[in-house]
Amino acid sequence: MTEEILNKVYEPDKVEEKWAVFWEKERLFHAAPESTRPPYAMVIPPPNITGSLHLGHALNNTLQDILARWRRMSGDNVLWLPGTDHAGIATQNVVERQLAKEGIDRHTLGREAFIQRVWKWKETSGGTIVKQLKRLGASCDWERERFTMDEGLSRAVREVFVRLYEEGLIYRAERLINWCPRCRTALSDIEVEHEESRGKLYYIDYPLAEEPDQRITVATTRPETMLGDTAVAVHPEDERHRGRIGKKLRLPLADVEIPIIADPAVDRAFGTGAVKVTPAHDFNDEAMGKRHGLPFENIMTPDGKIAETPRTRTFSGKTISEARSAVTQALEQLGLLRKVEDHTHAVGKCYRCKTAVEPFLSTQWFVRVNDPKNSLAGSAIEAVRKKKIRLLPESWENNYYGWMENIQDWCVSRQIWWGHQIPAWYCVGRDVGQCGIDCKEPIVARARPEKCPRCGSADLRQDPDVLDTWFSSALWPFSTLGWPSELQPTPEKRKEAEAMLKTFYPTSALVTSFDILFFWVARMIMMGLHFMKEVPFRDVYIHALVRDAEGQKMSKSKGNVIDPLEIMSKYGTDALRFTLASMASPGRDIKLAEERIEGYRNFANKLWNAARFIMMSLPEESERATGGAGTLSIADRWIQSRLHRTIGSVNQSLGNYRFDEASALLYQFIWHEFCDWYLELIKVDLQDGSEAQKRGTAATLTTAFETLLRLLHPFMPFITEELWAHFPHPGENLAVAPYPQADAGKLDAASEGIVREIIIDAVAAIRNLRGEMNIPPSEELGLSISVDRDQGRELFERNLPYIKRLARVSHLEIGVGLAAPKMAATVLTGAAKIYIQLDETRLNKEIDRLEKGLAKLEKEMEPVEKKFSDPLFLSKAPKEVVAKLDLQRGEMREKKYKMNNDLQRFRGMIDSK
RNA sequence: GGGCGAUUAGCUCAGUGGUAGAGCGCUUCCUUCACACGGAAGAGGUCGCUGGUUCAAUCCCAGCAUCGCCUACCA
Repeated sequence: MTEEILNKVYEPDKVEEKWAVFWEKERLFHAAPESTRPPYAMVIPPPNITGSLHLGHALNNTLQDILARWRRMSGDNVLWLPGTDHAGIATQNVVERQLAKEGIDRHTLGREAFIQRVWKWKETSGGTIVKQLKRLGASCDWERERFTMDEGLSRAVREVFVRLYEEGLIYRAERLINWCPRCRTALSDIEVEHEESRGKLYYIDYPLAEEPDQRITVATTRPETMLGDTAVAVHPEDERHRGRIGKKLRLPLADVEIPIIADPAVDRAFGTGAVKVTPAHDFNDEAMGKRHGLPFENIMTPDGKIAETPRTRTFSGKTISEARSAVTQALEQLGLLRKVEDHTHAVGKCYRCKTAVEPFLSTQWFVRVNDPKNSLAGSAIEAVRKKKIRLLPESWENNYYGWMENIQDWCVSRQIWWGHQIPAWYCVGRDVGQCGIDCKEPIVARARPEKCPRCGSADLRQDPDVLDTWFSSALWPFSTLGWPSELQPTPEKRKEAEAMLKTFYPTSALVTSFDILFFWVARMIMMGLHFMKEVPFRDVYIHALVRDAEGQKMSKSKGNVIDPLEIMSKYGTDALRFTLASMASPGRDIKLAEERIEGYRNFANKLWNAARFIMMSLPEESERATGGAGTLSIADRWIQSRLHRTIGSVNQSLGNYRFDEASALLYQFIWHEFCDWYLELIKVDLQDGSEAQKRGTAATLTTAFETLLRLLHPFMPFITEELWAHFPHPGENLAVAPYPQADAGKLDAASEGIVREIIIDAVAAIRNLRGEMNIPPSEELGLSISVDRDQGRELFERNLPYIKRLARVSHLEIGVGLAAPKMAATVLTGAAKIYIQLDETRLNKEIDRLEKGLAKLEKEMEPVEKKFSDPLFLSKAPKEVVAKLDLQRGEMREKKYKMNNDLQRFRGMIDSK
C-alpha cells in the first residue's frame, strides 16, 4: 500500500487534465441507443460559440454533470448531449467588430464572403467553450457534439419552418416590431430589456385647425415622433375635451391636419388627458391606429434616423436624440412647448447591444403561437398543468403561466446574415407573374425551387433574412437526436436517428437558469409537443443566477466578474464544483465569495490527507490477503451504519435535485464523522486490537473509504478518481463504478447509540471541561466515571481505550454510583457522571464557571417550567410533545441540582481552608 | 401598475408548529507521528416590524417596512 507516497497537499493541476483526457479517450460517456439499461437523457443548454466559460455555465454544467454521473453510476444509460449555439446576432457582432478593426464592413465583403468569414472564425475560436466544459469535467457524450448550424440541424430547421408555414402557423406580415437601429434587425419581444430611466415629459400645444388660438396640450416622452402623429386621442367621457372630438388639429412642424379622436384606452388622469397618436412608432398607438383606421406615417430609417418625408423637412437625417432636441427647440420658438417635467419610465434596450429599441414598421415572419385551432402556447400550458412537465422549483409555474397566457406572436425573422436563411423565395422583379398571380407571395420550400410554381419564372431570389437564433434552439431536444430521421442522408444514419429518438426522447431532465425560461424552455415545449407529439423533457430544474459577493450581477463593465478558469487553477475544479453544488439552493441567487471556494479546497485536501493516512495505516497487500475476514470493532460497525445512512440521504437529495443538501451531507459525513471520529477511533483499534480485529478494521476502512469515493465522485470527479486509482477497488474506473446504494443490513442503531452516548459524549464533555479550565492537552487527566447500572459500567469499560486516547486521560476509575472525590468537578453526559480531579486554583475557576452556568441554565429553564404550570398546555398538547419536554425538564433539573451541589461543595472547601 | 421572492449568528446561507443550525470569520489553547488548506474548546441570534390563529409561532394568516427579481402599451 505504501508503494506511492502522496504529497501532503493535494495539487489539482497535476491530476485534472489527465483524467479529463482519459475519460474521453476511453469513451466512458458514450451512450448507445440499443442498450437495455433504462435511458436517462439530458441536452446541454448550448452555450454560444462566442462564449467563454463564465460562472453561470460552470454552475449549470456542474449540476448537469452531477446528475449525469450519478445516474450513470446508478446504472442508467446516460446520454448527455453537448453542443453549441450559433448565436446569430452575438456572433455576427463579434466578427463585425473584428472586420471593423481591419477597416472593412460586412457590406463591402458581401454576404457569401462574410458568412465564410464567420465559419472561419468559428473554426478557430468557437471551440473555446467546449474545451472549457471538458476541463470542468462535464461527462458529455462528446462524440455526439452538435452545432445549431450543422447540416442535420439546419435540415430540421427548414423542415419545421415549411411544415409550420403549411399549417398556417407561420406567416409574413407588416406590423410594428421591436427594431434595434444598431443591429439593424427586428427583435422578438423578449429580446428587449426594459430599463428604468430618467427622462422628461414634454407638454406640447397643438392648435385647432379652424380656431388657431384654441389649443390642445398633449404630453409625451418622445416629442420627435410627433412628426409621425396621425391623430390626438382623448377619453370619450372626458369633460375637458368632449366638444372637440372630431375636430381637426394642425400638427406643428409637420404642417398637416390630424383629427381628434375618442378612445377609452386614454387615461384621463395622465398628463392632460390628451395623447398624441403615432401609429408607426408606438405599440399603443399602433393598436389605436388600427381601431380607428388611422394612416401609419413612418418617419424613421432602419438605422434610426429621421427619414425624408414631406412631414420631416429640416429634421430628416438627424438621429433620434438630435431630432428630439431640434424638435423641442423649434416648438419652443413657436411658443408651443408649454412645459417640461422630469419623468421616469421604462425604455426598451436591445439585449445584445443595449441600444434603445425603436418600435418600427416592417414586414417580418411570425410564428402564430395561439392559433385557436392549433395553439402552440395552449398545448405548452396544458403540458405543465397536467404535470407532463415538472418545473422545479414549482414556484416558477405561475411565472410560466402568466407569460404563456399573454404571449404574442413570435417574430422570427432577423435582418442579419449569420443564421438559418429563411427557406422562402420570391420571383424577382415581378409583382404579378405571367399567370396573373400575385408573385409577391413567397414560395416556401425545403430547397430552392427551380421555378416559380405560379408563374414559371426561374428568376427566384431567396428571402435575405435569417431566423431568430432561438428558432433553432427550440428544436434542440429532438433535432440533436437526428430528427427528422426520414431525411437522414443514408440508411445507416436513418436507423441510428430512429433509435436515438426512440430511446432518448423525451429527455429526462433539463437544467437551466431562469433567464432563458421563456427564450428557450417555453419554445422547446411548444415545438416538442407540436412535432414530436410529446413533451421534450420531464423535469425542468431551474437554478439561480450567480452573483458576486455583493449580490451584483457579474458583468464585464462592472469588473466584478469571477473567472471560473482562474478559480479552477487556483483552487481546483473539484473545489469550484463543490462550492456551486453546495450553494444551489432552490429559488435563491448565489452570491459567490472566494472564501467559500477556499473552504471546499480545504475539504478536498482533507480528503486527500485522509487517504494518505489510510494508505499508511493499512497493512501490506500480502498481509491483508491472509488470515480470513476478521472481526469488526464498535467503530467499524458505527461508521458502516453512518455511511449507509448517508448513502440513503444523498441518493434521496439527488432525486429531489437538492444538490445543496447532498453536498452538505457529504461534507458533514466525510469531515466530521469519518475523519474527526472514525479515523481517530481506529487508531486505537489498529494499534491495540487483536489480529482478527485489525484485519476487520482494515477491511472496513478500505471498503468505507472506497464507497465514500464513489459517493462523492459526481461532485468531485477528479480527486476521487485519482484516489480511487490508489486503492483496492472492484471494476476499472470510478466514473463508471456503481453508485453506492443504502443497505439496510449495514444499519446498526445499537452501535450508533454506543459511539454517540458512551464515547463521543464523554470525550466531548471531558474536552469541554479541559478547555473551560485551561488544562493544557499535554497534561494528562485523572478521572472517575460513575454510572447508574452495571450495564453502563460494562459499556464504558469496553470502550475505555477510545476515551482515554481521545480525551487524553491517564488514569481512570469506573464504578456504579461512585461518590464524588473531594476536589472534583462533575460533568454530566446522558450515560454517566464524570468526575475530574481539581486543584485549588482550578477550584476557584470552576466556582466562577458554575455560577455563570447556573445563571444561564435558570434562564433557559424558565420558559419550560412555565409551560408545565399551564393547564392548557398539559391538556391540549400532544402526549409525545409533553413527554419530550418533560424529559428535557428532568435533565435540566438534574443538571441544575448537580451544579448547585458542586458549587456548594467547592465553596465549602474554599471556606474551610 | 401587476406578480413573485427575500428579510434567521459579524458575513454567506440551510431549516422546523414544540427551548435555533452549517460554512466562513472571530476568541482561547495546541506544531501529539493523515492533514496548520490542520486539531480541540468557545463566544455570538427577543429568526425585519405590528397584529391574528394556536396550549404553543422563527415557521400558518393579515397588514407594514426594506431589498431584489420578473412583468407591463400611463403616452
